[in-house]
Amino acid sequence: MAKELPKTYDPKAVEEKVYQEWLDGGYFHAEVDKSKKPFTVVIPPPNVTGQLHMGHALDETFQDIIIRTKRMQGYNALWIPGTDHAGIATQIKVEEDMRVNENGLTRYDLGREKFLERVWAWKEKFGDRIINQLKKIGCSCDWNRERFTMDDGCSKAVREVFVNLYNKGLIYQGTRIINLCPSCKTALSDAEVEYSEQDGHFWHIKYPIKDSNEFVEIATTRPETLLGDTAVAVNPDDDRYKDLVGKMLILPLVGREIPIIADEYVDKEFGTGCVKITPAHDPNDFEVGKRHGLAEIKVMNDDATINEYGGQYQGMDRYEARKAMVKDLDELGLLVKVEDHAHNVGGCYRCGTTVEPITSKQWFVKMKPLAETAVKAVENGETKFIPERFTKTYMHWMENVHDWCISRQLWWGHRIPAFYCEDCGETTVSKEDITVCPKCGGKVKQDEDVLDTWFSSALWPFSTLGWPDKTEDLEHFYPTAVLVTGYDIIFFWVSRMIFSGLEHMGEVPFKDVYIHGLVRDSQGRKMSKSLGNGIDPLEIIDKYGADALRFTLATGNSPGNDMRFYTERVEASRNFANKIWNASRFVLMNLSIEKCELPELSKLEISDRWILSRYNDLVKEVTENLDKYELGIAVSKLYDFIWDEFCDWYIELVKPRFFEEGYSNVVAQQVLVYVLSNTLKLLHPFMPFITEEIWQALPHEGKSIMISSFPIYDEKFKNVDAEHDMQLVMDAIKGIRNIRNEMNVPPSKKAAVYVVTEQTEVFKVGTAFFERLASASEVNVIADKSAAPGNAVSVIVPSAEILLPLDELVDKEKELDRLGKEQKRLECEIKRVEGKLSNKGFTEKAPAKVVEEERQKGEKYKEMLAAVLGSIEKLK
RNA sequence: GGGAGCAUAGCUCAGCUGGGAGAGCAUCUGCCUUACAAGCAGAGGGUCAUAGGUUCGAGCCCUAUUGUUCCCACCA
Repeated sequence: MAKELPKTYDPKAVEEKVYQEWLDGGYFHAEVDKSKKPFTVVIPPPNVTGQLHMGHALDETFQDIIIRTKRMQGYNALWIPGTDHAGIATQIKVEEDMRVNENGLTRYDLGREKFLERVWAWKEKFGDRIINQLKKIGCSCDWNRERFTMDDGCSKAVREVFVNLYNKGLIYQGTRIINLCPSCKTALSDAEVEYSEQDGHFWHIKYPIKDSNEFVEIATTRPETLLGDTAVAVNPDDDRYKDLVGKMLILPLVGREIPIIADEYVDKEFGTGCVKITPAHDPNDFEVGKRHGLAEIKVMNDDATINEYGGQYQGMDRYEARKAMVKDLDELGLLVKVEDHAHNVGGCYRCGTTVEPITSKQWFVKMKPLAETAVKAVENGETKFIPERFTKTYMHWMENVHDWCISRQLWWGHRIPAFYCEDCGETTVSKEDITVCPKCGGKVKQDEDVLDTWFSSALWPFSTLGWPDKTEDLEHFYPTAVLVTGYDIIFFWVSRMIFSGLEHMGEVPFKDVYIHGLVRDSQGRKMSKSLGNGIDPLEIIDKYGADALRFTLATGNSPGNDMRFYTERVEASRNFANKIWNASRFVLMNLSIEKCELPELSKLEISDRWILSRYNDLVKEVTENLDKYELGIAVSKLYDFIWDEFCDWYIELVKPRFFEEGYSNVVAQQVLVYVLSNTLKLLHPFMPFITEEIWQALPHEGKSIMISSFPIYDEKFKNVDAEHDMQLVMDAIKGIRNIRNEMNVPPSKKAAVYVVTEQTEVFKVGTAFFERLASASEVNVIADKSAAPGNAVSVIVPSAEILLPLDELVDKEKELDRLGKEQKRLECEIKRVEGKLSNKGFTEKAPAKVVEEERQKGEKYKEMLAAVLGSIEKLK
């Protein structure tokens, strides 16, 4: 077996096979098991027509690390996968596809029903793509439970929620200012508008005062909305305009008479102090209009062209109209000036088109009561954000949230279950489709609109478990344990899940929210299609393997912070995988044992006791880090242990035994296998494929590492003495290597080593180590320095002085110089320690342990200094 | 206008409850040593943004400043 392992790890030969074995074994599947504690994670459902990008890879990797750990720790671990129908995004995509590939065919040409057939066909075609990509990165989701936000169950949940909220008065229909995307031709919620600063203009326009030659001057950034003006407002305390309040103005270009009103909303200091009021096209003006009973004149259609209220401008696009109107105003002498003005402009989060605030009849969720309970739940700690600072972000949003516009003028989505009677005009909201008005028996027509995509995503943590039915799954697996997602969708999704869970389940949907940052490119820019700087995770997997990708994403990452991604990091990860692979090859090479078990502890050598103690520490630390979601710290500890301690030290320490006894040393084999296979278990959540492949090759019990039990800290392995003694030996070896390197002694030139020490028994145990690891030809551990050769290089290490008789290489001057430096360094250290110890504040207030440690350091340095001085003396 | 993050080695970043500054990559030196050259053994490199403060002790806590990134907000 062992000999068959190739010299470099080939992920391609392993990943697909291993994943299939997991699937065949059914290890991802979780049935309700009441004997175990549930641990549930729901995947943030990717867009059904989307492709896996690096952000998904990061998100999914974290979830998989968590769920795999919990599964191994004996929880009833369930990870529910699925996809989101992504209303606008998907519809746009299909429409675009038709436009490009079918001669500009539009959805209107097809009609609603036929168009939806197209979208479903599209969904069938591409829906599996992202799921297969998730499998490639190793996700251990329960694929039997894959869900879709528009499947029957989720749709049922959506209707149930809509009707419940409607009956409670928490969903209502009303005409209010909403954000219209003229390109997507739909209303958007506030959260779906992204503001960006753009260079615009301030147009100063004169509005003539009726029956006078005077004017008032207003300034606007959107002159085209003038068509819908129904007043001009000034501040009631503004002395400049006090006398004008109540007078009428003649609206330029339109000729309509509009009043000058006084309203606190106007800032005296800003602009001219006069504000045109367009209640139908500005949220503030809308409020002002309500206060003053002004008419709302909507001057635009749903595609932002000017409508019949726009007079001669009817039919023009809003920007065309703007141009034309500015020109006309100028010709009339009413345009005072045009200033440059940078201001925030809202854009559609899907297509980027500048949104148009406009009054429209839409469906809304009344947020206040829902937000109040959602705030309380987080305040009480029922749901915790990691890192904590996002609590504030969430709270601020919840406390200031406006009603949520949930209707969308799209076809792809959950159709709003409201039915309008053509006879009596009554609105009926119903869980079931109806054709007849329950009031008058007249014919009803269903609302044409669909719901915001996020309306169904908000229900995801319980709709996926069977709600509104009272299922066993729901009973057992809800609430979920942790939600893993990026900070960019806290408002869209996290907060809405929280109030939805509380409202419909009476309980928060998840206990923890683990928030991670964005994956950026090597220059720190957001990865985006338009920049073309995105790195395809699948290409990375293809080139370096899924484990390397996962390791890269987990390493050096702390909660909530963005990370940069570049291939050098993946190479380092790939190298690590290769390192593990080769260490395993060494272990497997001449393996004769057939069971993974340790000998009696008394049979262990010092290096065995050392590595077991270090391994045991690792178990404790990694477990603690994982519990605290410190995935980056956990994984770097694993890296250090495996590379430095296990590979660079322990394997090398074992070799003398193998070489002398022809690999038959059973104790060494047992320790190697034990530490390796248990370390693989610790690493498995991070690098599932390679750990499985190697674990299978090692002596093991059970069918798969992924369902084996996670290592547990065991006090019996803790061995302070072994750690201490081995440290002395390793320091000595490092000291010798160091000096040999400094003196350019090639490894091929072996030299005798004299270890002068009081702790002869400790160093005697390390004799073989010196030979192999420090190029020693012979090792003499002696207590009496006089027994050592005179002309030698000396290395002072803790608890020992090491003499290397390298006669021909010894340059007395250089040697004195080197020792002098060492003397100075030690004197410095001693001074520092003594300074500390003579400080009463320190000795009295610092913990006893810290003081004692300092004292010991002092002793050690003094001892070393004495040795250095002795050597100097001798040289002279 | 509010709020948050970040500022640590040439680069990218860790540093968990305050107890002598770390990793990867890059650079330099020497090694194909029977697991691994995707490797091994060494080396150099940091006033932890600045200024104060708390403390016996600060990269870490507090205050202010500078630079930078992001989020939120209806100033026309």
